[in-house]
Amino acid sequence: MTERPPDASNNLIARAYAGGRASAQRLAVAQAVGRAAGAFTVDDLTALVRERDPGVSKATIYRCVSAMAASGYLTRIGDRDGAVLWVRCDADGHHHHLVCTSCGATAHTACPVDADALAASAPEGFTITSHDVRLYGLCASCSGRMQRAGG
Amino acid sequence: MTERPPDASNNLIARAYAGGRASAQRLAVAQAVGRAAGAFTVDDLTALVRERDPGVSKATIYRCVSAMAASGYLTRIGDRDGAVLWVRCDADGHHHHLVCTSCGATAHTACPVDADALAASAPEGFTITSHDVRLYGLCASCSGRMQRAGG
DNA sequence: ATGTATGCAAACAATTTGCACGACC
DNA sequence: GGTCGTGCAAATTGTTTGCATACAT
Repeated sequence: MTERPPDASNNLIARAYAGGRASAQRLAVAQAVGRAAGAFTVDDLTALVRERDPGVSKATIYRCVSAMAASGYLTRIGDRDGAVLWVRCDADGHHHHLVCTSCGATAHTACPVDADALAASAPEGFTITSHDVRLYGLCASCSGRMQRAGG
Repeated sequence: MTERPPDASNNLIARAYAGGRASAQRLAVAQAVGRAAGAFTVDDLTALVRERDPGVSKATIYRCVSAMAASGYLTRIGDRDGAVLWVRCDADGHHHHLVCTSCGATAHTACPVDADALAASAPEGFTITSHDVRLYGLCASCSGRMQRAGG
């Protein structure tokens, strides 16, 4: 599984940008997303891109992220210090994200919202159309590290 | 020329700013918060303050909001167009907020998160320390208005 | 008297955009 | 060749901050 088909790059771009045009920069950004450990800001992503392609401008990365979000390839899962947090999310269906507050790793969870409880406590007449659940905590490895450190 | 606000005003300031110094501006901002219908941005609040006190600077309003948030008088409940959304929240205990996407009105709900479901679907080893639930929908009056309009 | 709050404007940071140029199809 | 993507820099926007002054205590 280490060998990629010759058109792998084009496939990646097609998936990430929903049929946009292929360019070296778009490929670099899409690959950087693949190398991201979990949630990332545009700044984080810029650093990842420039590890291999130092010439890509930040404006381009912003434009790539917008395109990827529009195509559903990226999902906005929160904020960190005023910057938007993104994550590559290919899971289907309604779910939410866990974010490790220590290392930024992310994971999916099923939606833990109890619809009955929600309906019961919502005020009379209020129609709930959507919800946004963000779960924070420590991933297994950070959790272990904290415990060993005496947290 | 020491003009001292009446006791009710001092009480309001004491509650809102956790013992800070009383000033006309702080009073104006705290009163504007009281007049806010639900969630508001600093811009919204500035408009409310200036309805009655046109001279209050935005920097002061930012500083007042920070102080009120630090004292627990205001709670950050989300964002709107890149600006932070605040709400006056005097409810005790763990709860969440509904926001009407049409008029900005807010309401409390009990926490609808099913802890068992959450524990069951969280990945092995991930320790969830906190969560943030934002509920969006239409309040009773906006809901009625939409229905009447045929939407 | 002393320290705190205010106003102003400049600083800041994240993000967007206008424009000329170059690349992709 | 026409269109779309890119780079650069400037513009936007929400928010913070330095500083001198006014004010509360």
